[in-house]
Amino acid sequence: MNLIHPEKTYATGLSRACECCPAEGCAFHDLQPLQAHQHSIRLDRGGRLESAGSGACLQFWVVIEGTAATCTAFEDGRRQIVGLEEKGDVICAAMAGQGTQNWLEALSPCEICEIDLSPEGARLRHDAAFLAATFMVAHRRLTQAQAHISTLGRLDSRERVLLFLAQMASRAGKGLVTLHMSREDIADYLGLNAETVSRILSRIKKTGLVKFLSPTEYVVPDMGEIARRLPVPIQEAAP
Amino acid sequence: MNLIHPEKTYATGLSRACECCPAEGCAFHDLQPLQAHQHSIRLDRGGRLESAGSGACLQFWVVIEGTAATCTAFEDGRRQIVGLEEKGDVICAAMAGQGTQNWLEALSPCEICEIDLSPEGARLRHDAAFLAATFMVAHRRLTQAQAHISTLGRLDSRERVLLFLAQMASRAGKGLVTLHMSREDIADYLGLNAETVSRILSRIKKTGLVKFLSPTEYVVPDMGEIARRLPVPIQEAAP
DNA sequence: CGCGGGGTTGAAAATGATCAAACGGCGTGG
DNA sequence: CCACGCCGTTTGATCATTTTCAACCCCGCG
Repeated sequence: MNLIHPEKTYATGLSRACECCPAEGCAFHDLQPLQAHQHSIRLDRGGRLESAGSGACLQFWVVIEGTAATCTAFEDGRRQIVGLEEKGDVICAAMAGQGTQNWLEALSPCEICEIDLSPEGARLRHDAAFLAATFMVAHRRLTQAQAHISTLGRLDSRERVLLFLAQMASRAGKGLVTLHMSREDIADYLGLNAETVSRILSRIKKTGLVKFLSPTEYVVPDMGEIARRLPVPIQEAAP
Repeated sequence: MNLIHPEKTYATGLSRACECCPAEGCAFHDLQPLQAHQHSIRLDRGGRLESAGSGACLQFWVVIEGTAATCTAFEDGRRQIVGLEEKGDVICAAMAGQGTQNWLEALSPCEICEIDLSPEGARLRHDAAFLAATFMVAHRRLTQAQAHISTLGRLDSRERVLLFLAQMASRAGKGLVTLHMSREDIADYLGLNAETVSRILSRIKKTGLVKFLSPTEYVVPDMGEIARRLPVPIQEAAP
């Protein structure tokens, strides 16, 4: 597991103003003129964003490029990745908060669009379109979080890794999937440890369900074959 | 684990109209005249509500009395309790859906207030107060779900059970806590099995951290002592 | 009184974590 | 250009935890 050490220094973002987030999936894309409140942030692997969050949930991060993760850590350093974030995903910056540490972390070099709408707060509280959009963001994340709870609670390690590979493949869209994250990241996402993940990947490799071209690239010859070995649908991305 | 058998019959709710949900915590309490769309449902232990959910999230259940659970099940019958619901909790009926089975289940005899706002859908889509209220419901659940993910992913069985006992105590408010659920329900909530839960409860009993008066009643002499043994805050119910 | 549904406990088996060693790619510096 | 060292990965051996299977207890109820 990736133990978090408070004394370790984390890369800080380098900012520049951006016109408008080019991500297709962005929930705010069609919304009001938000440009004034946006700016782009670049993060190297390991770089973090923490929310100054007031709790009102008026600050957002949109992943433009790269793979990031919403993380939590316990006092003793255990890390859990709560959600994986890729191009187009919107993160409400005022997350779980409250004691447990919480942040967005780049698993690969990332470009993030930060939108801070606090100044517009008073107006937006009465803006139905904005509220509907943020509701959909939260609702979608909730759906995913609940599925993840089932995964962590009731699937064994083989099933978790298989589901993970299938979901990443289905999300990638194309045949060749590239994982922009380490074994440890996968482990922290699946509630396992890095060695276990590696071991199970080897086992899966042998079955031929997944063909690895390199440690981070693979192809799924037959998605149905994987689906048949899982007790859950490989549900993904119904916006 | 509680295996779900499709052929088993489940208690169906008995309905009667109700004036207005008396739950204090109800997010819709101060809202518009919803009475027309409410009705009360009684469920015996094991009784279920399934959503006809369109996905628009206009149907809600509010727990008036008793302990219920939002559940999912896999094809092979494994059950996971995604959230525990008690007096005042609001469940958006159009939940995870999508393949995996999903329902609200009474763990003890329950009274549930069902609110179906589909007929008002067109109006409510532009009602800022309503949207803000539903957003808060979803946001709050999301926060809890993320904490639960960390619990399932990174706490061992002793920690999970201890956290569970502490949270139930903190939620109960008073000194004597009564669990309105079986060991198996606890197990399905914590991603363990019933025997493990029982074993660990026995171990905790011996430490004196928790005093059991009966299998379902206990007292926490010193909450701080439990908190000190957990790597996470016993966060609870900050509306 | 017997039955059945929790609950508890024990022994054995399976699963996953931990510790340790070795490998491979890659960037840096000699 | 090569050697070195670092980091992430893989694999093995061992250990700890959790599950499984089974027996038994307690209690309420027909």
